[in-house]
Amino acid sequence: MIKKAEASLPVYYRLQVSIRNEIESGRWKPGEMIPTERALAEIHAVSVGTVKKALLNLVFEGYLYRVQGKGTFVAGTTLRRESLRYYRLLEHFDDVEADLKVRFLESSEMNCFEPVTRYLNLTPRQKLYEIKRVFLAGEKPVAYTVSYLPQKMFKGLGKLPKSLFEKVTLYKVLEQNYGLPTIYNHELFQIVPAEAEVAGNLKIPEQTPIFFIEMLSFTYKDKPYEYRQAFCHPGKRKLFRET
Amino acid sequence: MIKKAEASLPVYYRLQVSIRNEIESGRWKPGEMIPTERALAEIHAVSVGTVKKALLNLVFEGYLYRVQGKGTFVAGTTLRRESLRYYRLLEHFDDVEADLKVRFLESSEMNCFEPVTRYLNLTPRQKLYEIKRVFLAGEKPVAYTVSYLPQKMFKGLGKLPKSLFEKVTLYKVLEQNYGLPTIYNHELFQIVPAEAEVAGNLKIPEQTPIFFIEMLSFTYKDKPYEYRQAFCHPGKRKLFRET
DNA sequence: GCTCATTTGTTCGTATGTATC
DNA sequence: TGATACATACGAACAAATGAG
Repeated sequence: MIKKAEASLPVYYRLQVSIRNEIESGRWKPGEMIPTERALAEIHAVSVGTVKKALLNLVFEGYLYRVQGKGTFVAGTTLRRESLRYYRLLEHFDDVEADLKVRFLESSEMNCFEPVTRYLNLTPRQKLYEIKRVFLAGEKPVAYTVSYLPQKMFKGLGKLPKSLFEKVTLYKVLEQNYGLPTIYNHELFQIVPAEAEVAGNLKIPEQTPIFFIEMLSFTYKDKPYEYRQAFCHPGKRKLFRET
Repeated sequence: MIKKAEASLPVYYRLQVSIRNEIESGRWKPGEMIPTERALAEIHAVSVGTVKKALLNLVFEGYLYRVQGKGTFVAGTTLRRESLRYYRLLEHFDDVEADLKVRFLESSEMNCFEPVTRYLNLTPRQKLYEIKRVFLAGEKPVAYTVSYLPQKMFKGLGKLPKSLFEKVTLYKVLEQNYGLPTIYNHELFQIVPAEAEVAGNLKIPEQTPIFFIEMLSFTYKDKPYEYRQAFCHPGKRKLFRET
């Protein structure tokens, strides 16, 4: 028996939720094609127009993209740039963007610790991958980042070639190897003095005040999957954001 | 004669652009109702479905909102919170939001200066309003802001009651008194030592490293209308952002 | 380069449901 | 209650892009 509240929801909306759940459950990976409008209409016994409305809403929501003549596909990471790349480096509002290179430093396995355990919803016994990277503008290091990912979700991450991490963004690596797109993230900004490890990697004097940005990235179902600490010293340039 | 490129665009899209232009030209103010679907369909000699598609796209773009049984209305400012309020203050990701009070310090008229002239697309002879405010978390000042607005666009702004600026956000004041919604803004982050004026208003020692955030706000047609300098010292708390 | 089957995009029309005042 | 306005749902026809042969 169907509850009244459910029964009264529009058909297109129930279809939309149903397809969204299938995507979130991993039935299709990012980039894969889902059934055609006509097929979905027949399967669910509704009109093509109703299917189209459900699919277009999922496009708006960022779950799908459609290509005329080809089909409807599962979308990947919705963030337009990667985290620290998303913060463009400018001198003025009308300056041109500086582009960044990534240097992979090291990856290792370690035990969970607070506050990562809490942020990533882990048990204290689970293991973490730790990934350290430096971002360079020209030759100058502008950011040093340390990422923590649950080992359970990303088995074999430590065995991927280091060069991969310098060619594409971390988000792309995770999406293509584990089918997990990044939907949104949270950030906390602070100003802190550079400690020895950070100052060394950024090639600045110790105790220099720098940006300390904690970042928490989420995938489907609001599941957090990465906690990152970024230490940023943009030099003459400034961090740019668009709202 | 209609150009080929124009003629080949979909009907709903041309209608969408046409209505958007009318909104941007100020034909209807935020909150006002626009003609009904049926009326628009007759005026433009298209089907109701086509009108609906154009209107729903404008809803998605943030120009309109619709209420079943009432009508379609021009939307106001699209930013969910005001600038520095948009940066919530938290201690941890799972902390609760601190709420801010605004204290209006002073407003005055002044001549244009660089880089404001350039950022706001003004001529050097135009005048500016300068508005200084302090944001308080509890009793502690956490941000000191100085806004610059072109006098030409906001005639009589200096004569509005000061209390108004402490009750509603600056964006609301501008929207309700001048019909100008805020569509998006740009920000540049820096770390600077607090100078005397800033340190005094934030009640911190001079030379303390603080956030210096330059902000440029835009309304319709990508027209910049406010340049703001925000000096922020969140204390124990951190600046929070959601992407 | 062309044709054809497939798939999405556009546009029309109609009927009915639901919220507002 | 009735008039108005938006929302849902169906169906049909044609346009436009894609890819395979």
